[in-house]
Amino acid sequence: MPSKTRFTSVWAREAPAKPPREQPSLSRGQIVRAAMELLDTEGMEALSMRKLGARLGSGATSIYWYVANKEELLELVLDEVYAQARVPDPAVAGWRDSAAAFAYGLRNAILEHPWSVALIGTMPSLGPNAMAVSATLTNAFELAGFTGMTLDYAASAMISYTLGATIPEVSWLNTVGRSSADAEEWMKAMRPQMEVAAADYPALLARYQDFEKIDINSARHVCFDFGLIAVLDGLEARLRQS
Amino acid sequence: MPSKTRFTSVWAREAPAKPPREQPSLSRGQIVRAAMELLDTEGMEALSMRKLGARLGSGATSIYWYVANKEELLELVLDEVYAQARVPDPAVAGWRDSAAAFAYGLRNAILEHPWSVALIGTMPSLGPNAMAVSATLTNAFELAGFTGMTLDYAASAMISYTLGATIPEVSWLNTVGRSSADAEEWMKAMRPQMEVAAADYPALLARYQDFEKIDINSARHVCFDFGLIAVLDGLEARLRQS
DNA sequence: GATAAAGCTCGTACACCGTGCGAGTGGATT
DNA sequence: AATCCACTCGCACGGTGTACGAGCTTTATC
Repeated sequence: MPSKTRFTSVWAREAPAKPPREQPSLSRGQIVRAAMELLDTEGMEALSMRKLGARLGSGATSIYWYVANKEELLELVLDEVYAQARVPDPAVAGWRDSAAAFAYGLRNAILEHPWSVALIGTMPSLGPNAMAVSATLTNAFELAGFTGMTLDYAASAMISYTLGATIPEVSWLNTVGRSSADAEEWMKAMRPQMEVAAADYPALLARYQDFEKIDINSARHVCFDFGLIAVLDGLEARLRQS
Repeated sequence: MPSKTRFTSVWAREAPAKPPREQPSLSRGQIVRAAMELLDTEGMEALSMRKLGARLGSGATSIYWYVANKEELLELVLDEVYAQARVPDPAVAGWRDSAAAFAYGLRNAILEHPWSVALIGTMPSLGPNAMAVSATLTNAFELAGFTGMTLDYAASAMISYTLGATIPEVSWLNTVGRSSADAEEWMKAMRPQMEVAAADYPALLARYQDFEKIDINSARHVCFDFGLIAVLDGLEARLRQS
């Protein structure tokens, strides 16, 4: 499936939707689905073309008929993550609720597919699902009363906060482990480093001790919520002043 | 340099600062510096242990005396990016200005080392420089009047927004190219896909046409600013109500 | 000064990776 | 019957990270 430009993204290369003629034994959708399963169960570094081929019961290089690159495959897979982050109709939910629902939806989609954070930093999110999500969000802000460029900036701010809050969180979870016991153990392992850092920033140590008392997993949630409310408040203020 | 836990981060493994004795021909600092140079000039996929060894004038595997893994090397390198994002003293600048300066500083550091976004999604930022940045920022918010957990949440919100705004921007720049001419060409290449997407979201098309009229590079800056102000406003509101 | 130990370098080798290429297959079209 | 086309895939190439162990050089111990 050819047609080349100097740009390296699938989305810049293909006029989508062409009519399939027969039933070949592979398909793009099937490949992408299998890749996601592999990623979900074994993580990013377990995804190789050979393993993917094996899981599909075909030769590794057969995949290249449907996909130009491994990178292109990953673009498709990433867009599928955005497909899981659908936003409720802002017309029925009200802009603030539906913006918040968007944030939770995107966050959950990413948390369910932790490997996706490695992709977000590697390739742009320009697939149809990513665009649909961002378009729905922008709709919500249009309903709120934002206009012109401000409309895009506001939507962009929401996306930014959501990604920025979720990405480091997932990176952390990926190396610490997902249970509370893991987190506790981790805090213990980090203690000496923390004490060294606290030599320069004394207040840090006190806060660190606070952290040891609370449940980190619920704090993560509260923290996300706090920032989300701040962003929404900030945007709402902007709205009233115009 | 041994000592192992089940955690895979450098920062959880080492009690830092041990006295070096002689002058061996390599050093951690030297290795990290060379790696950054290579990354800056040739990008992420050009960094291999062999190439790095060659640039250092030594064998590829010599590096493994100073660093357990390639991943560990990358952790060190990422922390060096945070070293370039120092925050002004909040006591002299006032909390709002110094939070804003933090945001610009971090953003610029990342933009100057575009490969860093691939790392942020891959490993946690727990190195001493990252911690210093976050500690200074937290100081700023303490000065602003935030207390207890809210203090951390507020700082975290700022970091989240900044990362979340910068990461996709860099991903985009990495594939589109950095000049305005590239961006224009890109917009043209994306047009057909855009029109397909606009079938579902009619408002999208109109906005796309707006985009073609403005200078994208300056819009990026304005967009970041807009969100930044919203976040700061949102946090300030939170402050007043308590 | 001799001997042992520790610190450090690096060539070799292994398993694995993405993927270009070209031969092979089976059904549809002419 | 011949041609074509959509599709599959084995092989091979040039790379990758890094385990291992043999070597060298400096320090510590007697």
